[in-house]
Amino acid sequence: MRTANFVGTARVFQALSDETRLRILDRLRYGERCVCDLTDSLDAAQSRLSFHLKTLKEAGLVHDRKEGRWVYYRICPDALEGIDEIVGSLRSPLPVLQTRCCS
Amino acid sequence: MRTANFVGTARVFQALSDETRLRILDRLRYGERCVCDLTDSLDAAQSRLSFHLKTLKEAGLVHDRKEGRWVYYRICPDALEGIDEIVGSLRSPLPVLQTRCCS
DNA sequence: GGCATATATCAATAATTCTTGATGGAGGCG
DNA sequence: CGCCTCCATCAAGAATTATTGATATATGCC
Repeated sequence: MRTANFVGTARVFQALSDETRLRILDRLRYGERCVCDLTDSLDAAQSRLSFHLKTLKEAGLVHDRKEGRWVYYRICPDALEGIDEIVGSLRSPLPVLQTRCCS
Repeated sequence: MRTANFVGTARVFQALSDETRLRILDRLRYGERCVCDLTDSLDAAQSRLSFHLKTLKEAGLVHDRKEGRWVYYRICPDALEGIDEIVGSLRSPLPVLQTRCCS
């Protein structure tokens, strides 16, 4: 957790903390998808999908690309790299500073 | 995302989606801490810390250990391993199934 | 026993997030 | 132009989550 930007990090985790959004990302693993595609495969209302896609986009987890009438979304790996680092840092213990409390 | 347990995964991310909880985990990287220690170093009300520690515990991200009057919390790496896998899987693209939508 | 400390829990409120249905813009096609 | 499709946005309500202060439980010390 080098830079300790807890607020920004929390926002990315927040974006990942919803079942629908995890399902969206899972679909996007196979390549970019337009919204109507996701609407079909996730059986969710369009405005609902739009809401979640916006959340993912604002967290930097996806990019979008407009083509004709369609908007294609795809995973943006950069934000994931950041949280990969953080999760890794939480998994690797640091030299113990203190064990007893309330000295 | 081998098992595709989106609900459980979402809950772990949810636990990581709060600034205070990320700060708690950051403190715990240096070893276990009792609640009063965290209360001091994070300058947060005790009931508030208790709430967040409970959230982390229910997500499997920390363990606690009682000793005398104190309760010591420490990071539990197992839950982190799980989400490490998921983040990794989101970073590694799968063979493209389809590019055009609405065929 | 009586008191102080550490922590959890509870109830009430506040704040945030999610869902739903309606509306509107933009692009394509006749 | 008129219509249809894709998508975003908005407003209202529902649901979830966080904060605060009060109270309860447990432990240890005198």
